[in-house]
This record gives sequence, structure tokens and C-alpha cells, in this order.
Amino acid sequence: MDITEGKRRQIIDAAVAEFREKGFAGASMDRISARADVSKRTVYNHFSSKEALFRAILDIMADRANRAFDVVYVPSKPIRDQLIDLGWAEGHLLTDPDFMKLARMVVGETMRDPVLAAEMNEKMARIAVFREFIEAAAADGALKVPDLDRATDQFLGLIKAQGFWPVVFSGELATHAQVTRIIETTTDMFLGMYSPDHA
Amino acid sequence: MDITEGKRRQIIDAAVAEFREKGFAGASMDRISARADVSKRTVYNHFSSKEALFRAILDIMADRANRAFDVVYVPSKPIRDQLIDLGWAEGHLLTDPDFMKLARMVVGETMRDPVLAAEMNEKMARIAVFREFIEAAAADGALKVPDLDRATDQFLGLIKAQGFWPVVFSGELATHAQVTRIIETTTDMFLGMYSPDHA
DNA sequence: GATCGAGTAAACTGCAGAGTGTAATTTAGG
DNA sequence: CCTAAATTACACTCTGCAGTTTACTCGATC
Repeated sequence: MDITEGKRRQIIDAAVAEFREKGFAGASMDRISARADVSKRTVYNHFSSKEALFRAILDIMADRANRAFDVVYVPSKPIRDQLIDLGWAEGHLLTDPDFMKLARMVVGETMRDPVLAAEMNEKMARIAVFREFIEAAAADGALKVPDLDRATDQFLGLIKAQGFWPVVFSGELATHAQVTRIIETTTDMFLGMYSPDHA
Repeated sequence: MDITEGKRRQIIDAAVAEFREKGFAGASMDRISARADVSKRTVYNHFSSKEALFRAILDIMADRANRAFDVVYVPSKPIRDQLIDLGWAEGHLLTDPDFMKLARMVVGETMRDPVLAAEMNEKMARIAVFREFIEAAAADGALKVPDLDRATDQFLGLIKAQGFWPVVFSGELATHAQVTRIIETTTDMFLGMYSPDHA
């Protein structure tokens, strides 16, 4: 581990904090270097501009979201248990303080640029994982889903409405127990609509 | 109607556009006055500072949300029809282009300040209206709701997941027909969980 | 027709921030 | 110990922006 690598980390940590507090336009490179305990010149040796530093952080963010574990549908397991596992594919990000700090910053900053926003949203939400799961379960007869995209939005929407947006706005992280309840109630509501046993 | 009042409108319209595109820190008073086709001094005659202009816009925003019609529970009407009416209390804001433009800006700008964010969220979401409705319906026996706050979050969450957040991020307004579908499916899912007829 | 409220244009102040140049110093590692 | 790369301090340029000042123009109202 170079000293270089260490400095780089310091810079990124400081930049995340600064961008999160002030936003892109409000952040100052002087303050970032001061927070990182590094000379301003070193910041520019690592990142050629404020923009480049910001983009580097977005990439780290996307990486972290994509390292999240995926869930695949398995016909032999009870559908309710599997939906709860699926919920945790999103849920465990919600309890990760680093991820949520970044999420907060990214949501605020990317919203101004619709293209970037849509791109980041897709990367963060990993909608495909959820849609494929629900599709497989429907094909297997474990769920009865007339509109796949809508069902996916509803499942994720129920979780996010309780576990993501309130956190983004309040800054207070959800506890493991709270996320457990959120996922359970989401699953039950989802099954109330899409279970094949339903009248 | 004064000329003054007209100028004021021009300034506000220009400021909304500028703040939305650049954020508070990135917005420039010079550009705002240019966009408004008004001298910079006139801007300062109407609003004493950039901050004051921004706050004035937030107030307008909150006003508009609060002018939205309220829905009260009526025992004699079928619960499904009433829930659909309730959904429209949120839904008709989703199809209002001016409101959604403002919402986009406000969400992005207030997110950095948790206190301001929570305050605006409350004003915009008017959660109380929804909770009171659901509470009244439950008291009447038309719904069976074990956790009032959770049920309220779920109802609003289902609508927003499909009709608010996608619009905030993509910038493309939902059509009346789309919102109709969103409200109907939300209502059915909600009844699947909370209807007293449910096993 | 003098006055007054509102608007305008443009130059100006003061400051903060992005990014650079440089010479001196530290550090890693053979 | 020596070298090359990385880091540092700091002065410097340039730009843009918030907010002010001044001298001027309308148009209405008394």
C-alpha cells in the first residue's frame, strides 16, 4: 500500500463529506484539501479537476451498489421466504451507513441532470434483478403477475417508501429490525395481490 | 394588475428555471435577471437577496401543495371508490407540470438540510390528510388496519413509487391515464391487504 | 408641469474559488 | 547513501458572482 493510495483515500473521504454537505457547486477544493489534510496540489495530482473528482466518487458508488448480492428464484423453496430474501437484496443496502451517505449525496446532485439521474438510478436500483426474479416466479406459477414492470415497481416502491426515502430525507439510518418489518409487510402485501391462491 | 406584479412573476419564473437547472449555489442573479428580461436592480428591489428569492419560491410551492383538495371519509360510499378519490388527492398534483417542476427543484435543493427537507416533505406530502382518512375508514369498519402509520406510508409509497419519483428523475410528466392506472392498482393492492373481508 | 414611484443600464467593489507554477522537502526503495 | 517520484507551501492568475451605486428614463397622478 503506497502512501499515494492512502492520500487518495483521504481525498475521496473528504470530498464525499464536502460534496454531501455543500453539493457540487457549493463544494470548495480548498476545503476538500484541508479536510483531507493534504495539499491542494496533491488533490490536483490525483484528480485533474473538481468534475473528475466528483465522477470518481460516482463510480465508487455504483460499484458498491453492484457488489450487492443477487437473488435467483428457486422453485423448491416457499415463495414467501424467497420474496423476503429478495427484499433483503435491497434491504441490506438500506442499513449500510456508507452507502446511504453516498446515496443521499448522489440523489441530490444527479437530479439536476435527467440523463445522469436515470443512469445512476438504474445502477443503484438494480431493477433487473428484481424483475427477473418475479418473472421466474410467475413462470413457475408461484405468482400470478399480469404486469411485470408494475409489480416490480410496486415491490421496490413499498420498500423504498418506508426504508429509503425517509432515510434520504431524515438522514437517520433504519435499524435491522425496522427493515425486517418493512420487508415482511411488503411481502405480505405483495402476496395479497399476486399470490395465485388469491380469488 | 400592476406592471410591478408582472415583473415579479417574470422574476419568479426565471428564478425557478435557473434554480432548477443549476441549484441554489450554482444559480446566478445576473442570469436570473437576464432570463426575466428585467434589470438586476429590479430583482433586488423585489427580493432583498438570493436567499430571500429562494425562500419566496419555497413558500409558493408549499401554498400550491396545500391548495390541493382534501378528501374526507364518508361512511355511505363504497370504500374502493373513496380510496380512488383519496389517491387523486395526490394524483392530480402529479399531472400538474408547474408543481412537478417545482417539486424537482425543491427535492434536490432541500435534501442537504435535513430539517428543511423534513419540513418541506411534510408540507408537500400532506400525510395527515391520508392518515385521517384511513383512520376514519378503519373506525367505521371499512378497513382493518393494525398499523395506521405503516398503512399510510404504503398507500402513498405505492403511488409515489410509480408516479412521483420516476417523474422527478426523468422529468417526463405522467399522463392522466397513467395516473388513473396507478391509483387503481394501488387501491386494489391496498384492499388486498386491509379489506376486512380478507381471510 | 412638477413630482414620485418604478424600472433600466452599466460600471464598480469585494471576495471566494478553480486551477497553475515552482522551488523546496519528504519518502520509498534499491 | 542516493535517486526519483510524490508531496508540500504558497504565491499567483483569472473568472464569476453577490450586492451596490449612480445617472438616467418613463409614465402616472396630483
